Amino acid sequence: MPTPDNHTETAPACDGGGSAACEHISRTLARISDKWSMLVVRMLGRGPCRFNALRREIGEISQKVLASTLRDLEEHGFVSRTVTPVTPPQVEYALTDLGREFLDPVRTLAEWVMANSSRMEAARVAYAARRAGN
Amino acid sequence: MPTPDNHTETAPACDGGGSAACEHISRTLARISDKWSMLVVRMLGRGPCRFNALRREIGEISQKVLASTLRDLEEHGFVSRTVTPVTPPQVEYALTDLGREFLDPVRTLAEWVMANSSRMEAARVAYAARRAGN
DNA sequence: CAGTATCCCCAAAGATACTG
DNA sequence: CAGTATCTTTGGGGATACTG
Repeated sequence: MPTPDNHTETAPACDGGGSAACEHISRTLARISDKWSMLVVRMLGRGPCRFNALRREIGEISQKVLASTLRDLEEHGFVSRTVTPVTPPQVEYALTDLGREFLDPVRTLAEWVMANSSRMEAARVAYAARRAGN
Repeated sequence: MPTPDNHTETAPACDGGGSAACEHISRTLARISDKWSMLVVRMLGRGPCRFNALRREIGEISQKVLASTLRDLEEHGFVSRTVTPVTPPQVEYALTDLGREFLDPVRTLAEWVMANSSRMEAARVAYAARRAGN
């Protein structure tokens, strides 16, 4: 990152925020748009779930990656982790209020994507044709 | 990708879509949440811009990465590329209608992020404390 | 000016093994 | 069960050089 923290900027909001905001938003988007987070949040949206249950439902994720995905989501306050000290250990993951509220704007975006997927697909096809043609 | 395409699913929409939709949305989010796309879209939101002007404004991006970022955005129909065959060559990039409309839901999400950044920061601090304490 | 072509590097994904 | 530790692999980001 270069000269970041452009906090003094006036933030024209022509795009959803100033450049500092832009970085912040980009980071938040990155958090949910990595390979697994959406899927995990989706599973947890159905209700609390334990580590291996989650892993089984997702199917092909490695322990390491699921663990780090959950850690990231927990760090950002979207997911809670509750340990019940029994044997064998039991750990329940669930969406927090913040995580659940976060689903609102995500749903808005999701709806836009679904509504406009044909336009995006058309653009993709047109682009491919343009490339092939050239 | 493993056994994906759970197309037969009933899509409870508890999270913004079914699992096929989830993949689709995740991919779209990924497109704008990579290291540079938001910044590029932000610049173009202010008006059309040429390659090197864009590069200068962003500052520390490499040619290769800016080119591929623009190609991706063009492929997805968010950005248009207009070549004026003069010497030296002149290429103008601009947001398409689709790109501009896309900013709406993104702005919604951006506003949520800004409104809740303190909660997220608090979660981050609490998480760090928990880790340090343990 | 606006790129493509090449090579390098590193962070993150993945596989595997081990532990409280 | 729920992870961490370790090793390997991969591909995106970056620097540099070249071209229409």
